[in-house]
Amino acid sequence: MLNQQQALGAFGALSQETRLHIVRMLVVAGPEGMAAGLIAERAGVSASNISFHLKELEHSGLVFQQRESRSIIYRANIEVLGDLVRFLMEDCCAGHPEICAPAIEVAACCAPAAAKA
Amino acid sequence: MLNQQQALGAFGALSQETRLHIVRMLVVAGPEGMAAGLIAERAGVSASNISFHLKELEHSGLVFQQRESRSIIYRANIEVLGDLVRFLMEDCCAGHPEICAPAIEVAACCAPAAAKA
DNA sequence: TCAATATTTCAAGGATTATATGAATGTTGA
DNA sequence: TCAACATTCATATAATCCTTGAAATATTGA
Repeated sequence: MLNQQQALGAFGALSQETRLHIVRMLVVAGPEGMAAGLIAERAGVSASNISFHLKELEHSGLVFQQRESRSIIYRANIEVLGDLVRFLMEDCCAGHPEICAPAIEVAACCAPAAAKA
Repeated sequence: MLNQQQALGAFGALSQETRLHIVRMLVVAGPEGMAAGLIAERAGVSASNISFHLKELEHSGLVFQQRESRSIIYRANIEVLGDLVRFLMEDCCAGHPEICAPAIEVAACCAPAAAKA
């Protein structure tokens, strides 16, 4: 679980164009992740700049890295992303979740299984 | 749906202690909402300061207001909160949602119905 | 209409924070 | 040892962001 300081850090990290773009790319990339160089290329920024932003994201827990040969692969931390959303939405609607229907679809974005069920 | 600029604004709004606190309180309050004065009292800040932060949140679309007699009632905009999460998580895991299991539980925070189903 | 309640607006001060750049450095593998 | 891939660091720029208090606005009841 996330405490308030961590949530504030995470939201702050997501409030910057390049970083939001990175996280969204890594969410799509999934477990394969992306090398720092590829991220920089796709984001259209310099190597040192992407490194700066990746460090910010890593510091906030939203992504993590792993060296693979010459490249450093970055991946989105799905657990933390989920925790962040829960931190924001917990105990919503004072125990009357039916009211939160619009938010329930949240899961549908990446969970056809849940949507079908 | 949300565009990138709106998402950046929303995440920025959420990256401040008082504002994050406000949104979380309003999520719990649900459709009843809370009067500005009560929000200020609970957050422990001045009237003019809460007004400043409420305006920021309203500007970002995360909350909306409605006058009710002498009070101005604020409510969380659940649709926008859902859109924000979808903006972040869409197309996750490159079409292999089973990998995103930890994020799927996101819905469970306020949707027993969805969790059961 | 006057006073009380509830909230917003405005001006101003103060502190610091965030981002981009380029050169230098570190690590890995051929 | 060289080339590829990334990070670190110093520097410069620019830009907010938040808080406060006084005054203004809107609503209601006496």
